[in-house]
Amino acid sequence: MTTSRTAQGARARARIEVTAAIKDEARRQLAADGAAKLSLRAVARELGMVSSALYRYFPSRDDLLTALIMDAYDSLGERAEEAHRAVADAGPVRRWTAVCEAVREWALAHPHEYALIYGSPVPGYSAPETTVAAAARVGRVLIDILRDAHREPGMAEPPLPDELRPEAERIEAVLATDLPPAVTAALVAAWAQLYGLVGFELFGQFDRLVEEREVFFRHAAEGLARGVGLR
Amino acid sequence: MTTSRTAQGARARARIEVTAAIKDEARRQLAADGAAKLSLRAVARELGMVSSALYRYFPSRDDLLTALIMDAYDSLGERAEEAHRAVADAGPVRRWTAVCEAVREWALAHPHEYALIYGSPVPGYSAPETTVAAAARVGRVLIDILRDAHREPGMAEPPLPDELRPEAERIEAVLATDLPPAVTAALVAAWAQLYGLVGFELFGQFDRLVEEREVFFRHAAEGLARGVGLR
DNA sequence: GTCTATAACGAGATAGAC
DNA sequence: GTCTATCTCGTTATAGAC
Repeated sequence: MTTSRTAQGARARARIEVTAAIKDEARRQLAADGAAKLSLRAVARELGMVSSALYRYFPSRDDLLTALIMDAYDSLGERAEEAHRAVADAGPVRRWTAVCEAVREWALAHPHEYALIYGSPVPGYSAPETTVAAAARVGRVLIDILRDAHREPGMAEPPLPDELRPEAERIEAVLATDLPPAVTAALVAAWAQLYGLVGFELFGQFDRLVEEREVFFRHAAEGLARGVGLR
Repeated sequence: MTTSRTAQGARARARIEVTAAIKDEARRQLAADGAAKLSLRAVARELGMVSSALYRYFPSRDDLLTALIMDAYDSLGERAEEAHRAVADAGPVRRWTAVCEAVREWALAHPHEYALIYGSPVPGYSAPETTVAAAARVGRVLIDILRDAHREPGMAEPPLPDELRPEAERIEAVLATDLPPAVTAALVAAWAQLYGLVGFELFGQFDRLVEEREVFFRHAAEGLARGVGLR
């Protein structure tokens, strides 16, 4: 207690630094070979450590993957919140598209991390519950926009057939959006559709087909905004 | 030439059989370990062949991957066409959703093949031009539906801002849809969004969130139909 | 207590000699 | 086509430095 304020601080700092170095190197390898081939040994080798030393920082390869996933969700969420803050005074459609565009831009800037969180699952890896909360961060921003818009007049309510109502109410309860179930259900669908647009561009499905991708995407995002009732 | 009519036939038949066996085993390994770890050696081992023998059928790992991708596109396309034929006399919205549902069902039945063609790219593999045509097969079905609907009155034209018009015209020219550029552009966006919905369900993003997935999906597909102008 | 290094395990891939 | 020697991997046990 008496001696160790700084010593503890130094140790903690070193630990944080090494942890960050491991994740950085792991991200580099992710980009080069994909998540399936991420190897603790290769990371250790590149860092001049021995592989067993890594286990002080990450108890297993899967834990390292989990950390990378959490970081990716966080980084994306932060970018979305930032983009939203920058247009906080604009109308709801503009705020919506700004967040969608931020998601797209983050994905284009971090394609391998995007693939890690929204691409095909990594064989043999199963994400723990803890990633779910991190994943919701972008969603919260979109919910906020809809909630604000819903307080004002002029927002349309998306259609909700009877057969979907119970499910929509359940989803609303899970997300606690404080929005009409029809809007919440439409939001979840729009959310998935947004990632379809981003994924198609990122994974090459638009090659030789869509060239003006930014304007194409913005227009599609506006369509999604209409789909959730924004005007 | 003189002796070999039947012998050639037998040889050709054997070749087809072995090729099919190789692809089947490769698909099994795809499901188990993912495309990144697909190994010609492992396939050969499982078939009781020696790895060098495989090269008589597929000159490289990438060629085997390409064959699997082509098969997957074909299988999906066939399923979509089949589903469309079954409701050929129905209204355009019903035909549209039937094809969308067929895509979803195929994806749920063949998750690893879906991941292969619409998931994250396989590191180190780049698809040859030849896969593009196969990929378009589902798209052609959707285009047919829109073209039929467009011949009748009552189809709405999606909005098309001026800044998107040149791109929409270009896309129309590439796909040769014989549809208004606004419809073609909306179709491409809807297409990407459809795969967002399917991918989210398949890759676990709907876990603990959406439970009645079939009805949820059908409703979203109807929304996509509205987006391209179908009524 | 915290870390790193050595060594080893069982499993699998790989290269080359034969 | 086969065999073997040599790699890789994730992971653990152990010992010793700070």
